[in-house]
Amino acid sequence: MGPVQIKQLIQEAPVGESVVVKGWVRTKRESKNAIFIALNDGSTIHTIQAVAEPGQIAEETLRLITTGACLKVTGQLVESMGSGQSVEVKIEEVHVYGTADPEVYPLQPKKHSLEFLREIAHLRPRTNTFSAVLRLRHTLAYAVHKYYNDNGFFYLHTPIITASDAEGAGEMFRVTTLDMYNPPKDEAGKIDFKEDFFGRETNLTVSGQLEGELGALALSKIYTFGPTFRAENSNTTRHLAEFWMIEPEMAFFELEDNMNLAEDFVKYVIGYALEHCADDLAFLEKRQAEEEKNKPQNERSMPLLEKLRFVVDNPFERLTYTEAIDILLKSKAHKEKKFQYPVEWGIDLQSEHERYLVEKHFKKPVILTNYPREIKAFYMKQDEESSAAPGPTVRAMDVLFPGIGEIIGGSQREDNYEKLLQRVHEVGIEPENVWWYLETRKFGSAPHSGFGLGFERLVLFVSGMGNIRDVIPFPRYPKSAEF
RNA sequence: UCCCGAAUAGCUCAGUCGGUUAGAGCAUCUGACUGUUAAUCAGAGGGUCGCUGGUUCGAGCCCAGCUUCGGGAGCCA
Repeated sequence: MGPVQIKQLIQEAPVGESVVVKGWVRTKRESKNAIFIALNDGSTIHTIQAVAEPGQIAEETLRLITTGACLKVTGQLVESMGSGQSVEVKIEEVHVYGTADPEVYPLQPKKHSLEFLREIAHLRPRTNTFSAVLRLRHTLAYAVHKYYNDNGFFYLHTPIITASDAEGAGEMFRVTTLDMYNPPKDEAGKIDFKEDFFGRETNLTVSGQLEGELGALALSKIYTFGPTFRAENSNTTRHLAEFWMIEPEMAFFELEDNMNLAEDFVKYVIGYALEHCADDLAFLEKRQAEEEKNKPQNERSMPLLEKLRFVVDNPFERLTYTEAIDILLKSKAHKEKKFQYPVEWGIDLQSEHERYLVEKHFKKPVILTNYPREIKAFYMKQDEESSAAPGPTVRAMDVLFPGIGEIIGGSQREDNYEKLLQRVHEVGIEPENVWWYLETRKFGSAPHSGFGLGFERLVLFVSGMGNIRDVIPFPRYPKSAEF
């Protein structure tokens, strides 16, 4: 199908055959007896070398072959006389599809900063780093679908436009067709959303979970994998305004089953990437080491592949929120007052606390469970009174990763109608807005669980990149929606 | 949104105490050399010092505001 890709050409290496290669020039080197062109088509991190004899390519064509130009090269695949590659294309004919004037083409054969590349997001997929990240991102996405498909889950498409703000997961982007300069008003002088497209206020989704539960309470095991939007003014290396989230939801799963699934799932997709993205991961490992070579020894991260294998090979540490607070209270950091935020039962754990547990104390991924009810969402299943915890708790679980923080947040869901309704009232949600959600607890309710995994945070972790804006092709964040 | 820092050549950065014509490396161009590997060597071109205002005889440098970027925090996935 279509022209042969460079990845395939290098793998199969059909020496002696006539081949056609299409790709973008990474570098061109001229010497007395030969002209070398390194071509890349994005199918692999590797380039294929095309070689011509001097004079063989017309002078006016040769001038157009510069870094970034797009070429079609026809020739014979031969064993290379040089040492850097095993095969190369002996050029018979070159056609220039598109030129790239080196005076103005921003990508030149030199190191560019990630910040600069972010400003030219339309061209950065042509760099080694970004093409590697994008291939890895694809592979992880594919592994997600494969994992769930192979395990009896159904891919459920939950709505992107939603009228519910039930979860309270954050500020939302409004969706409207009203004239912003002259909106219709009701008798009280307020904007009359009855005139709007859907006849009510609508927003972009902050989570597919509530609809996901509806699916799970019919198909038993579903997952969603789609775009999610948060209008929070978050300016960090871990947040985006538009990101992709994976949300499995399972009937007849209790908290323990939920944890088992989360751990098995994450390990599977990372293992899949290790197996299928070896070249790109090796490159990304080198990139990270290069970037961190000026850092002091103790601040450098573990080599990427070692880190990933460690995660795949070792069980995650599981403990309750109450036990975690205990560890924090007994820690040297707490006793020496190194924590900026004080520790006591009932607080929402801060980044510094999570980091301490994951990076200092356990040195591995951690699953925290049974959080205080007051700091978690209304839909989480309430625990029976427990003597171990000083207050009411819910069957929540957060998976914490080194360097990333919370990569997964989930829970067993409250399946008791009365208890759920009570929580709805307590947190100030209008029951009529979520009547459909509540009805699932009225008709054939079942124990069920689920979680959400931020896809970009996963890609961030597996790629070893430092900023979430560099693991999505066209990032959206405050003050930035170009491209 | 809060705290800290930054903005100087296409890119990465230096620029002393406020003082005459603002520098380097890489990239680009020209030449030399070479089965080369982000080749090497020599030379050349390339600047609205983020924007607006202020202080001063004089501002890349000091002050204020704004913009954008980076790091950390919060919100979270």
